[in-house]
Amino acid sequence: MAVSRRGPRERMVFSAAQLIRRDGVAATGLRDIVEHARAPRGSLRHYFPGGKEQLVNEAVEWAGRYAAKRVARFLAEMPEPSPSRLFDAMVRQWTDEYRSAGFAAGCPVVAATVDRAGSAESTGQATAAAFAAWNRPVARALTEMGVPASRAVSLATLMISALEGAIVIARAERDVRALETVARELGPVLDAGVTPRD
Amino acid sequence: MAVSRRGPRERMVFSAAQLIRRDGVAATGLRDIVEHARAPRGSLRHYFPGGKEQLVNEAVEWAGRYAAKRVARFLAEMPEPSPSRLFDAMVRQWTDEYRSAGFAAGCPVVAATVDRAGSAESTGQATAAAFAAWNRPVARALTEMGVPASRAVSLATLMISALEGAIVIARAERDVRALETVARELGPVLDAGVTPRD
DNA sequence: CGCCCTCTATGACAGCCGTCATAGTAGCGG
DNA sequence: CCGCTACTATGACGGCTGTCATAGAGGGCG
Repeated sequence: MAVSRRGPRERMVFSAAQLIRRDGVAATGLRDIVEHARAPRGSLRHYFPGGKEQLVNEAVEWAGRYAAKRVARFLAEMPEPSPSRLFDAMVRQWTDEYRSAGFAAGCPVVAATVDRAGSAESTGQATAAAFAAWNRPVARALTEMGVPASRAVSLATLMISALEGAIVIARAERDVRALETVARELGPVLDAGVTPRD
Repeated sequence: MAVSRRGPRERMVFSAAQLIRRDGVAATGLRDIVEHARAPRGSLRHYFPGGKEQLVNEAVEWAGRYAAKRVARFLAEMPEPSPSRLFDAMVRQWTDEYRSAGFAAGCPVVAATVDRAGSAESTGQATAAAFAAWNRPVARALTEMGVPASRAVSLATLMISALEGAIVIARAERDVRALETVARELGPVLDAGVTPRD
C-alpha cells in the first residue's frame, strides 16, 4: 500500500483523521490511532509532544488540505466545468463512499468541531482553517466559471454547508437521500446565478 | 425557573441534550448530567435502566420534538408566511444564540450522529427519527405556502442541511457569517416557484 | 403498626484514558 | 572506539468512565 510507504508520523495523522471521522474525537483513543496506523506507541510522544491535541489538530489540517486538493482534482477531470457539476462531484464522493463502504464515517472537520470536548482552543482554530482551506478553491473555481467574485465566497459557503449538513443527515438516516436531494435542488441554483435579496 | 418545576427525570433528559450539544456524547458524563440537572444520582438507574444509551436517545428525541414545535411557533408568529421567512426564522434562532451566548453549543442531533462512538444502534434510529420529526412540519408548511408536495420534502431537507452545515461552520469560525450567508443565498431560491399571494 | 412501592444515597468495581518516566536501540559522524 | 541524535519499548500513574450492588428514605394504605 502507498500508505505504509509513508513514515510513521504521517500514518498516525492519517489514521487519526480516519478514526475521528468515524467515532468522534473523544471516543478515539491514542492507542486506537497507534494500532490503526501500525505505528510504534513509543513514538507518539516523540512526534507529537503536544499530546492528543496536537495530533487532532494536524489531522484536521490534513483533512482541510485533502478537501482542497480534491476540489482541484474534480475540476481537472471535468471537461466543461460548471458550478452544478462541481457540486455534483463533491456530493458524489460521499454517495459513492456510503454506497460502497457504509455510513460509518463522516467529515473529520465536523467531528472535531462538534466534539471539541470543551477545551482545545487551538482545535477551534484548526477547524476554522480547514473550512477556509476548503472554501478557497471552491470560491476561486466559481469565479473562474463566471460567478461574480462578490458572490463566489457566499456560494461556496452555501455549497459546503449544504453538503456537510446532508452528510450528517445521510449518516443518521443511513440513506443517501439527503445527499442526492441537495445536489438536485441546489445544482440549478448554482448555475443560474440567482440574484440575492436586496 | 420553569425548568426546575419539571420532575427530575425530565430535567435529566433536558440537561443531557444541553450538555451533548455542547461537548458531544462521549465527552458528556452521566455525573455531569446529573449535576447539571440538580438531580439525584441515585435515580439515574431507576429512571434510565437502559443506561447512558437510553438517556442519550431520549435527549435526541426531545431535541427532535423541540425543533418541530419551534417550526410551528415560527409559523404562528408570522403574519404572512413564506419559505424564505420561515428559513430566516430558523437561522435567526441560531444567530441570536451565538451572538448573545457565544458559540459553545450546536445541534444535539448532529452531535449524537457524529459522535456515535461506534456502537449504539438505537441512537442511530433516534437521530434519524429526530431529523424526520423536524423535516415533517417544515415540509408541511411549505406545501401550505404553495410549494408542490413533490418538492416540499426535498426543499425541507435542503433547508435543514444548509442550516446544520452552517451551524457547524459558524461554530468553527466563531462567526455567524455562514449562517447569514445561507439565509441570504437560499431565501430567494425557496420563494421562487411559489405563486405570490392569491 | 407492617407492607409495598417509588425514589434516593453511597460506594465500589473493572476498565480505559492521556500523560509521563525510564530505558533501550539503531545509525551516523568523528 | 566515543558521543550524539532519532526513534522505539514498556510500564506505571492518577483520574475519570459507565455500571452495578446494597442499603435506606418516604409515603400511601390496609
